[in-house]
Amino acid sequence: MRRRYITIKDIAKALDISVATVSRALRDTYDVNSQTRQKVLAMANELNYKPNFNATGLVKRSTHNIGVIIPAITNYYFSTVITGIQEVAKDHGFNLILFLTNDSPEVEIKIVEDLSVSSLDGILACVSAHENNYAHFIEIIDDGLPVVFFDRVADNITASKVMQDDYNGAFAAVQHLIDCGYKRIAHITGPKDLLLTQKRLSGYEHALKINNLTIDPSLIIHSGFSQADGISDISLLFAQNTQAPDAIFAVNDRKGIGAILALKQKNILIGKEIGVIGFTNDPICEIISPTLSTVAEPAYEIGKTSCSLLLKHINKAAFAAQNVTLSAELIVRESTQRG
Amino acid sequence: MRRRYITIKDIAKALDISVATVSRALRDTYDVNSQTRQKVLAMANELNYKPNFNATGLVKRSTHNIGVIIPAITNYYFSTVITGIQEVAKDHGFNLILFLTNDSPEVEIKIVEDLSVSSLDGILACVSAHENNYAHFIEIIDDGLPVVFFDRVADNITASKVMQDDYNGAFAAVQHLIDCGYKRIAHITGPKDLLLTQKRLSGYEHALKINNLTIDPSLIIHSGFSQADGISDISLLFAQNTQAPDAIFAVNDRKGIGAILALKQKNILIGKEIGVIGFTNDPICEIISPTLSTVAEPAYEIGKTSCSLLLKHINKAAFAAQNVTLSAELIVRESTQRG
DNA sequence: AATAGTAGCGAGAACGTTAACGAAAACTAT
DNA sequence: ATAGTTTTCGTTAACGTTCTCGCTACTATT
Repeated sequence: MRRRYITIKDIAKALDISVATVSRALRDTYDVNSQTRQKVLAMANELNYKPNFNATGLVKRSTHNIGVIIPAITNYYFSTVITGIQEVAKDHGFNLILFLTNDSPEVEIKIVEDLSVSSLDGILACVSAHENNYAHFIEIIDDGLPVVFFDRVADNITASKVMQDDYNGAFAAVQHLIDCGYKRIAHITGPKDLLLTQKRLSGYEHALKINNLTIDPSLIIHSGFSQADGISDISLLFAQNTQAPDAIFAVNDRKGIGAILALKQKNILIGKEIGVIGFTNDPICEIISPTLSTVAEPAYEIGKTSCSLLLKHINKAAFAAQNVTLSAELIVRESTQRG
Repeated sequence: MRRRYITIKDIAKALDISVATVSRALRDTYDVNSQTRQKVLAMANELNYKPNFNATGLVKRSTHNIGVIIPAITNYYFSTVITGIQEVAKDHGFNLILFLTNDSPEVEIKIVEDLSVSSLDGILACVSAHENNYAHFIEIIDDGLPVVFFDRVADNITASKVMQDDYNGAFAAVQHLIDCGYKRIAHITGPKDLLLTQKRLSGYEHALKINNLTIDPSLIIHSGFSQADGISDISLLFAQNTQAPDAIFAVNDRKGIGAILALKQKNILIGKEIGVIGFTNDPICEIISPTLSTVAEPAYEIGKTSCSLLLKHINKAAFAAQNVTLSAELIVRESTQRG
């Protein structure tokens, strides 16, 4: 059986004072004589006292836990975001409780509905594609639980959102392809109902328009976010087009990698015959050959700002929802070099 | 301000019965009439009642949280292990609280010492290299908190441990290199005081011995686990050896990748001139060119069994510490092909 | 008919902490 | 010396559960 932990009662008894005084001394606020505070602190240290979060949580109606709901952590972007989140959470004495949806809307809904909301002070969420059915989130938000969305956000929920600059990032990527001389540029992207997808798509379309290139719907493929999706998108693209594309803008690096792998299989020279650019700046971009041009997302920063934003919501109930966009930067590598 | 949550008092009041009965009905145990239980359940559902974990945790002296202490999550192995952990934790109604040590002993010690042990039912840990100074863990174990170590474990702590079969995996890797005709095999590995390092090293040494190859200490390099460490290990290896190695056994794939990158830089033909093999089976093995031979670790399984083991400790105080070794499998790819 | 047993429920304490209130002690100003 | 302030502390009631008793009203047994 677990040993009983030291409580403030033990400290109080040892010092022959009341628990209230101990509590006050420990919290270093309120009116308490500095000498007695010293004694309390010393005794707490001696007994190796650790506060009981269940008890404080009960009375203060707050735990120091924030929930992170995320599709997966086995990829660079998500794990880096979480690292950023963890960094600021730790600095403020908050714990991270991890929930993995496995990119399944059903799992996500179940997680959110089963959530024992009373054990969380707030939530950081990166949603799965749902065809705009986010009732489960709206419910907990209405309950008053602070929620901040990041990366994949739903466009019809009023809550704080943190995203990279998807529109301008996509625009820069496509403009770069055009500058390199590519003309028939395909876009392999994610589910339609995510804001991220929409913004990158509109960045893509705008870049084409401004350069007087036509937007060909048969060059736009919506599917999932995985490397395998990238591979199958390429098959589709070459199957359904009489005139093959000469460049691929992938919604993320994993799909870009998939595209490169598929194109290599077809013995198409990447760079020279077909340009490929991704989005994220996964370290794998520098390992694959040819190295993959991309748009760097500030994943770590996104994690940090999402968490700080959430903490503001937690601390001030009236803190207004806020949209933050972090800039993304074009990184040119071999996969878009003609030479 | 947060809306007040529904409690069992509300259910009791609505049904005009006592809280004790509601509590019993909800827990579906104890003596309670099946009709009143139905009524309670119906009302709980109607009011959307969610139990308050702080309250139950207080009285039962247990939260449903397990802590995961891990160096980082931005790599395939760790994130996959966590995915496995999360899977079984979720199935048993446990939450995961994530702590990242950033591979720093100081950070790890601080995390463990600051741990509000009362808010955790158990801990899953993958330690940093410490030169056998694990007092911080020993203390919480002595306090009665169940701890299960995985992957990187300390050899002088008595607690349950879950590892891949490092010895046989390493042996298989080196035997494979020898079978391919490589003769001067270097080993670039991790910190000396980790059991993992020691076991892989002894697998390496044993394979050499059995094949009548001499163990050359100048071919064994201890450093960190990162890709950058792999790169610098190669420089070291070529700088300090008059007779260069003709094969590299890397303690993990990231160092293997680093080695490949460094060797490519030197224009040394991988496979033909020098064989390279890693350990992990990171998906990146199939993306890099040449593809990297490796020993596949059952990362997901390690996560799952670690967590199940921890749950057994949590549920039965007297459950004896146990060592579990999961087998690892040789995977041959291009980086060890002579042809 | 008397007793024992059992099913079903309620009262109240406990878990460890904080917060509202108030009281004693010490100090200040008159 | 007296009244008024502060400073410092203790009492007590919460927070939402569970758990130990014990009570009532049946049913079964003799």
